[in-house]
Amino acid sequence: MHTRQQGQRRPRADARRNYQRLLAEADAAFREHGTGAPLETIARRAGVAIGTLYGHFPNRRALVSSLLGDRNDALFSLGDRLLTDPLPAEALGAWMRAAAQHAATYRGLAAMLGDGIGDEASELHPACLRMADISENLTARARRAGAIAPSVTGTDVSTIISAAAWTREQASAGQAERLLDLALNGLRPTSG
Amino acid sequence: MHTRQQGQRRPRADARRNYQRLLAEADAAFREHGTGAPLETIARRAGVAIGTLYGHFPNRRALVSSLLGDRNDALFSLGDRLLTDPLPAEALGAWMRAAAQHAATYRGLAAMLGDGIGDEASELHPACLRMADISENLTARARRAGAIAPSVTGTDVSTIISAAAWTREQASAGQAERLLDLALNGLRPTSG
DNA sequence: ACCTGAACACCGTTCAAGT
DNA sequence: ACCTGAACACCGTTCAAGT
Repeated sequence: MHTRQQGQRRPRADARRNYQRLLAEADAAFREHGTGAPLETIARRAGVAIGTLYGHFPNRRALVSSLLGDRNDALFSLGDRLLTDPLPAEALGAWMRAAAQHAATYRGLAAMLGDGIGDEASELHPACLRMADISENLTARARRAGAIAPSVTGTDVSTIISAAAWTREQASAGQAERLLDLALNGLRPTSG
Repeated sequence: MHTRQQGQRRPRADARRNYQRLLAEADAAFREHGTGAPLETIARRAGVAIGTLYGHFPNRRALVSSLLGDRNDALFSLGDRLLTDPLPAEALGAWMRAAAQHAATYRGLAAMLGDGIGDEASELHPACLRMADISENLTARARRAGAIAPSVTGTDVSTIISAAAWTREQASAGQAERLLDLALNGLRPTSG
């Protein structure tokens, strides 16, 4: 849960309400039209002027990032739990499925997260790093256990996750599953 | 090569020149800024008014489609040749690499081609169908030869091509190669 | 037959003025 | 401290008027 940090005063009641309404409308709009949905519409549906939206969220990425907050926490704690899973190969597979589904929450999100890895100024950057870190750790463990080929890197796993997320947005969840299954199969040792 | 069909008269000299200039500037702009590059800029650089661009190409897809013309022909003829290649597995791999590279000619093209498959009204639809058809045939041949698992479909192969193309645009050619290698490895028989 | 470019629609973003 | 909404910038697309 995202609680307020010390030293920050409680915002005015109307500001808090507007913030929550904006998040709710943004979630609905992004779900329906992708992360490129018009911000003007979101503001209007939330009952505020466009300037109020910009007052709370300096840009589209900040809005997406706030929306992903709790969802990120859940994903990361799943990742941490999987790191102690007794079956490294299965843990890696479960992580890749969960991360791909997460990165496909909204149409357009996979591309935004892909950009966020290389852009330190992006509001999405920290979450991208965290995902990459978990991928790296789970990959290293599976590699040590001999469950995947020695040549497989954490970057390879991150690439597969992003590609599967994009496939999910672009084509279907079924095709994303197929891509994941085939790639997971391809990660295994023996002439990998 | 795209020659004029019978019954169509030769266009006016200035129209032909404008058409060629627009294609050249569009290619440069799409290479640099992706398929979303401003059409106004393309028209200005070609030395014509925006209306002239729309006179030649009713929309962005038509422009992209014309740009891909010769490139498509080369890809399809490669596909036809590979269908008689003595090594079905290698032929499939070569096709997937070539198709993925083609679909990543411009940033944003992978998504446009992905949309083009399901949209009969798209100017890109015929080329998408042709690519899917070649994928299907090469997959069937590799399957008959026992080079890939019996469960692998032409759609799976198309999905991998699209995902690799997007990875190439989004991340790097190297990561796209990795995705292709891993997926190709995953296509092979034995618990596939 | 083809070209021009003003006109309109739409969206992102800022900021002076209000409360 | 926060909100409003006019203002500006930018781009896609159309079409009446020109040659």
